[in-house]
Amino acid sequence: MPMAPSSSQCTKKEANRGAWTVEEDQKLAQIIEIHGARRWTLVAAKAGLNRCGKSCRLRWLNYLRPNIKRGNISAQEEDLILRLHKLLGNRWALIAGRLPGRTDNEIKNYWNSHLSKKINQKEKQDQATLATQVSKPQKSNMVGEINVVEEASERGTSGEELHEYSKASIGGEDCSRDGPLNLEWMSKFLETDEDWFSFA
DNA sequence: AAAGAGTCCAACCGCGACCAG
DNA sequence: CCTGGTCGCGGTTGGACTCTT
Repeated sequence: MPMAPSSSQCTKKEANRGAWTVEEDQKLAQIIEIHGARRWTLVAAKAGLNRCGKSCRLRWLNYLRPNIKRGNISAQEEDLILRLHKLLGNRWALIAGRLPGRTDNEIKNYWNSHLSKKINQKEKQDQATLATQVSKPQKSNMVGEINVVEEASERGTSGEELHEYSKASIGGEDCSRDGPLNLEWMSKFLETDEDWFSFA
């Protein structure tokens, strides 16, 4: 059922779309310096870019924002993404919040182009291994972690609830509200499963 | 050299959540 | 409460680039 578009949804036919120019970037950065990175419709209007607020927000968050790291995702970061995705699913914003300087869009793209393939390979590999070790039960922290996810999933638990649920099972603090660098929570989480994803 | 296939990533779209009036 | 405006998120697309044949 199509929703009636609101004024913020880039419906102006004459609005600029497509790649941003250097000039547009500079204008946007200037306006954000003055007005701050909020009230995006206001920012869009003040910048005089003929872009909708949404587009400005995306450009700022994914490209112009200070301290953004671009490209070269390290092995540690990749490992972290894999673990967090295992725990949180496609909650890219939440995952990005744990990787300083990385954006949800970049992580999502990286996942779709690199990691999803690795996961598929790993699953195939596991199935082949399983076929040769059918009767050997394995006990690992990973199993518990997956149980948390699966159990929550069976209960119809939402992503946020799952996050809370898994947090409780790890015994940590609420990692979603205390900033991106809660290394204590992170290390607790990572300790739960040191060798899972060692293929990565 | 050229054409087709594959990959990557910036940007767009749709929708739910939130909030002020 | 209800409504309209706005924000933020995840999914998807399109085009530029690279690789393969």
